[in-house]
Amino acid sequence: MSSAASILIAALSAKTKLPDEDQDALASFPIEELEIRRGQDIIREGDRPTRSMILLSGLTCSYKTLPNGNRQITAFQVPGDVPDIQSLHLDVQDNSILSMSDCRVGFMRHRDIHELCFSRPPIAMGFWRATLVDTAIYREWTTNVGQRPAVARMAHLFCEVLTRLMHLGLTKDYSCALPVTQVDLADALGLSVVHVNRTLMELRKSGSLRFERGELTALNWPLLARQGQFDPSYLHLQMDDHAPYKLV
Amino acid sequence: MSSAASILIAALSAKTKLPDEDQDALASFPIEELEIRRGQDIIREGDRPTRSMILLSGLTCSYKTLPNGNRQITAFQVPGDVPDIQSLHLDVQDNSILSMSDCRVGFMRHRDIHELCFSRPPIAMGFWRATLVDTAIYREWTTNVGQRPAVARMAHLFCEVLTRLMHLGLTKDYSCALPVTQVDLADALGLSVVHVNRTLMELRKSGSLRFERGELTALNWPLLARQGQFDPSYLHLQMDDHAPYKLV
DNA sequence: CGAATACTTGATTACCTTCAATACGCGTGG
DNA sequence: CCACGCGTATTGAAGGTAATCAAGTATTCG
Repeated sequence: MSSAASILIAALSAKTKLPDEDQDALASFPIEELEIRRGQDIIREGDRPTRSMILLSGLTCSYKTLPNGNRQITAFQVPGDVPDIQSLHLDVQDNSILSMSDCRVGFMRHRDIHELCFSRPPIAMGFWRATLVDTAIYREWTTNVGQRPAVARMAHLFCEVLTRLMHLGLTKDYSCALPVTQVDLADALGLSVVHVNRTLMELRKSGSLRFERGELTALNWPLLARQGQFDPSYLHLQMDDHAPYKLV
Repeated sequence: MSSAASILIAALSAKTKLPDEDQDALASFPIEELEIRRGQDIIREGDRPTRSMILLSGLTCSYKTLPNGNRQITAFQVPGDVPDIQSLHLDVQDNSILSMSDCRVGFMRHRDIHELCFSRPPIAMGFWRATLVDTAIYREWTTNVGQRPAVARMAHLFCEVLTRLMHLGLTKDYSCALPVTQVDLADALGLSVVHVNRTLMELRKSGSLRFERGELTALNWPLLARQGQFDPSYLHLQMDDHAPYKLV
């Protein structure tokens, strides 16, 4: 089985293990794999895609651009995420997807996904569930940007990314790759670059984290979580790991 | 057919008309209807619901509460919306639903929805599509709160609500019921009440709207849309109304 | 090694918050 | 009927967080 297929299966099995026959169907599901370099718009606002992508490795973000040129990053994607699954149902793309690092992505034709979902309800439910988790994350982002002051806001974002990557086995000692610039952080947090810089310094000074050259380390996780008022329940991660899934 | 059923059918038919047999299945779908008074928490963060609700009439909002007591309203719901459909897939509720007016709501058992979705893929796809539209709205909210100054932010919110209600035929001459206090607006926009008050006055003075006693009127829609940088495409409304749907 | 990109720092400004006080509307009960 | 309480709206003043403007330093990379 291709690694793309196993990542897809894992992503759709989050809650309950898929029946074997559905896993088999996914194992032979046509996915076109592609390497994408850092800094590429994989999908653009206004597009009318005929395929959806699944992130296989690396980091991407989705963002919206305002008339005045401002940019809001609305989410980060980690391996297993299907950031533009919406295009399966909604004709024109309302946001763009950008690679923050060199990435491996898989493309799945809408026609194929449609067929699969109609013939295999558990798979449709799996996709649907995944989008509902995304929605929960969006709610938290709105809350984060709307209610928390800069320090807490940034700490919260770091906690989220670290937790999601940890769940995938992509961290080591509370440390993970986070190839984003301070400009990116500013656009994700709704702050200016200058203020992001000062906020970062404050967090560093507090001893809760290290962040340099695209590497994030939580030096004091409890402190960082407190600073960000971080409660991971909105991520709806399954801790009972019936099928412990580590990405290759 | 009950009015609840027809609202549900309309909500799931947004993109493509459902096959007759699926409509029939929905027509006889068990929905328990309930009247709910203004200011009630219909669902609470932390709940583990066994049913999902569909709003039949009135206005509700979903919100999250922070440890310090702050509240962020993350969305408003209009008739036809199913704000806690996520509970079908995610065990514990990560947000609360509050009635902003007297409401009529319908409750659908998860078990029934599950069964329906497994036996009738087009219905599952309809539900799924609806959640993807919600997600698109969340993205826009994050952007709104993260990037736009107070005046634009508020104007944008008003445009969204007015547009959604207009699409349901619940407006008259650019005017609609919007039974929210300035405190509610503050919590939705991530602003203080005082500043909401001043921002409102500014909008009023500009002549773009009237807002009093829970009634919103766009006196100058083009101006209001400009003030809010409002582009309705993220709402993914179908304008081609194959089945023009007005709620009773 | 030079240009571009990313980061850092200082000074000034402004948007928005907080605190405080007043006014208004409405339902309840004396 | 009026007093009272409570939620809502309004206004003034002061303060703070974060934006903007500006300049300089590191880093990366071709």
